[in-house]
Amino acid sequence: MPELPEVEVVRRGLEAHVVGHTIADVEVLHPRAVRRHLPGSIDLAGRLEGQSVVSAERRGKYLWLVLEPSSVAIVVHLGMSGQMLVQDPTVPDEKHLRIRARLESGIDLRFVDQRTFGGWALADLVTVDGTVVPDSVAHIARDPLDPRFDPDVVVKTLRSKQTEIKRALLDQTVVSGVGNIYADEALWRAEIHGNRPTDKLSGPRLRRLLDAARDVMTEALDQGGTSFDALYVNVNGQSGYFDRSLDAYGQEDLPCRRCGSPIRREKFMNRSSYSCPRCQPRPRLVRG
DNA sequence: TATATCTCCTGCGGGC
DNA sequence: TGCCCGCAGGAGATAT
Repeated sequence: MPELPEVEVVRRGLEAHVVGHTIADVEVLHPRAVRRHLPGSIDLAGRLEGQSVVSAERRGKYLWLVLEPSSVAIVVHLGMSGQMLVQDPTVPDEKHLRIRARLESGIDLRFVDQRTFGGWALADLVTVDGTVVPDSVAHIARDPLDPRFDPDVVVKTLRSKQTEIKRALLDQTVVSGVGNIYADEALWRAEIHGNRPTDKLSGPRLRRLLDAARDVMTEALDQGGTSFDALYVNVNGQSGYFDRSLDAYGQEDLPCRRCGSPIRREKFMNRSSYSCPRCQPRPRLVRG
């Protein structure tokens, strides 16, 4: 499940293998993969052909390729199961191949996506808060690995909200790049239960939580990301190793590495949350 | 306006 | 063996 570290691994791969190349031909094999490109697949393919990729950028879980001479970007979201693969054209099509971009150098850039939650769309570039981003990404907050990420601003935003901390962590307009896995890991490190109201947490505790999110994602990036199955791979089809370092997510009934209590699993926002019952006690009163 | 819930999608595993 | 159902979850749409 691609979150920030996994998307950054893919971005680096695209920077190494795709930047500097020109797109010769584009084939959209599943319309849902371009549903966010409202003019449709024919428009997208036509506007990509002949364009050169000049950079690969990322904010949170969104990544984009900047194109010249049109000065637009292909915005890519991997969703739950999206993969950007650099392949030799002789490699047989993947079962869930959704988009193929053939480069003039003779290699394929393939978008493979089993669950079709991800997709490609073209977007104009705009300047927001001193940074150039696609207009479709303008509402996304800076992520903890962004050099211009300001934790004090995020703490202030969190303390002004009337919601639970895990819900706020997953809100990409507050802080981006955090998904279910790294939210649970950051909350475990900061010893905070995900149901705690954001406005009842002190500034230093929230700061500690953001530091934990940054640290866990940095460590995951160093190990090539987290993989539970073949759904997340880098551009060469290889998996990461951080799943072996997870302290909370997916660790149900295993002893907490800090206190030994069995990690519990709870339903939250229609998904699973993992936490230590002793290190991360539930709040006495939960809204709702 | 802010927050909460629903929906999309596919493959796997468990239960019957 | 085969069918059915629940689960996984990011983010936009819809509801409250």
